[in-house]
Amino acid sequence: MLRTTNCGALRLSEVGQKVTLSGWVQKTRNKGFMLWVDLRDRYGITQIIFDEERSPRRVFKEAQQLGREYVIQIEGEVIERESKNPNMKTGGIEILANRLTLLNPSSTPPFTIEDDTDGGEELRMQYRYLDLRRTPVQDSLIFRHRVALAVRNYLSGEGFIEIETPYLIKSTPEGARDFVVPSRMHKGEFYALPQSPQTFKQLLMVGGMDKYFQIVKCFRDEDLRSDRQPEFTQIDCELAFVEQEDILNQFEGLTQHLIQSLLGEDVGVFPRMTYDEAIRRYGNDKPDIRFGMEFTELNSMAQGKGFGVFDSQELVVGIAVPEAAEYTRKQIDALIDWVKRPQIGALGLVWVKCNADGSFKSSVDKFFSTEDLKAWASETSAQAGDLILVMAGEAQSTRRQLSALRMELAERLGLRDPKVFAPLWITDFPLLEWDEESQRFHAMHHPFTAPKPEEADLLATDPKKVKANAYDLVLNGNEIGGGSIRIHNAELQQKMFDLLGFSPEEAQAQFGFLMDAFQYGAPPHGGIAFGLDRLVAILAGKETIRDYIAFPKNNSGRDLMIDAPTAIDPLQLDELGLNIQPNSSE
RNA sequence: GGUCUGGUAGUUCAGUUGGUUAGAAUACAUGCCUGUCACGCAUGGGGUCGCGGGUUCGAGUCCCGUCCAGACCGCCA
Repeated sequence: MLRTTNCGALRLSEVGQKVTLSGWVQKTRNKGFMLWVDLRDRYGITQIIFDEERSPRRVFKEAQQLGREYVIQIEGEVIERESKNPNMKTGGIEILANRLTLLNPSSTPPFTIEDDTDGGEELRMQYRYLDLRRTPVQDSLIFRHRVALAVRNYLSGEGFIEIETPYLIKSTPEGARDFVVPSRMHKGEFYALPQSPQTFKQLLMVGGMDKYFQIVKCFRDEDLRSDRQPEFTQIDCELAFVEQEDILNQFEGLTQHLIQSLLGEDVGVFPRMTYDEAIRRYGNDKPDIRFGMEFTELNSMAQGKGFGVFDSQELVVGIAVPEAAEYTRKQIDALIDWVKRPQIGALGLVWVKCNADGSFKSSVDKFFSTEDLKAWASETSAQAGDLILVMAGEAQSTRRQLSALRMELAERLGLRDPKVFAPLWITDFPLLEWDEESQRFHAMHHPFTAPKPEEADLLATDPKKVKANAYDLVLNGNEIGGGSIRIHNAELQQKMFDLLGFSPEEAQAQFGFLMDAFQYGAPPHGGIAFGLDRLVAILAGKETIRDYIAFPKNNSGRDLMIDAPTAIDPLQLDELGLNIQPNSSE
């Protein structure tokens, strides 16, 4: 045994015990006559003391040679500290060492391995195995483990069975781009890694498994963000013989349980909002409802007053920013510049200060009377001291722009409190969305989503209007889960593929297995999938998922530690029947 | 595919209007230090200023290109 206890366990009650500890040297403090070592493992830090008088001469000498991150084993006695450190759990004691074994020396690490490291992001990713030694990173991964465990326990308790589905499957053109895997045995043919186990979990329902879940890796070859990785983990779930209501209730229960058991918070019953309402009130299908600043449409009161910028526009919409009437001209100009940045792309921003004394001052005083502005204030529920911001333009992009501004302002005003949890169901998503570029319909969720039964007739006449039995779970402005009731009828599924522009042959070639399965008594079914990485990050109060993944990829999909992806050997290519064109970009 | 920001010591950063030998903190090394815990003190080593080109008497600083990193837009059924 290399240790009898760990570096976080010992307290004053253990004084007098002989112990053996192993761990990493976090830091040494050499005072000449005595030398302290902070010895670290996953459980904590324990101070080791080497003393001119009390330690064996050779041990004391060897201890002088210890450097950061050396792996050592020490034997010694737990003693009470002469000067205690109340900031450490083990701060009352130290180990007087009488044996020191160097298990492995270490080069000087490229950054300090402490809670507050001096290392930058890139360096920490390149040496992720060193970064992982840091307490905050370990705590993040431990928290992830606890979330995953709570999910498994809860779902298992509810009668769900975890079943693995294959990673080597078939590429389909719908949706995200696939990661593709060449096959040596079938030259010129490719597997694809799953973007999600969607069709398999539906086939599990056809197979009578009734309640399925899986904590599973999914893969999408799309550009990354701070909350998006090319490989990520889903809590993937599917149930047979359910309606939308059953699924919302079941997974509201799961989410409440997670927040309750992990954070001790009772978030109560989740509010629900239709997609249309969310777009109208927040300009966004994943609104953060921890704060107000709801959208108010001002067309009727702001148009026809001679202000040309508003008059011809499809939408005039504003928000009341709480207690922002005292913004200086400079601050407001900065906001206007912010919305004009190409990422937002707004043409401008109209502002109205609702001053504390009841007067109004606006950027459009020339066009609107105080009475007009007063009406805007009343419509937007702006109080004295608030600042009304108004945008106008084509409805969809104006909502997107104002929504971005709303989130930015909330961030600046400190309204996005990571300790507050505001879950929200968004329901009644449109089934289809028209894509201008390819001039055809796309499934908003995916092609297996069922239309609302009462609207199924519209599919033939006005497909744009059809709503789906699809829903998202939004937490603090982040989509953490989404799902739908599925189509379980072969004819309806065929009709969906028609609408999406698949020929019957294409549909058969790509999804024939599913439609065949539907011929043999497929039960009504539906499900949901949660992004585990994102869920864990948000529960921990963060929005960057990288910290909750042991070995994440960087902004451009690279693993800086192992340096992947890389070119492969020509022999390997040959064996796979592949031929890489040098510089093949046209 | 696009926009923005950044790249200077092992690390995190400063570097003015283009002007002498490119600095600080930290880390590292050596020595000192009778209770440290962000220990302290002294001394020392450490630089392809991302890379390539240009302007200039002179470039870390200005211009062009390029690579890398981060954030965002497009994309993510």
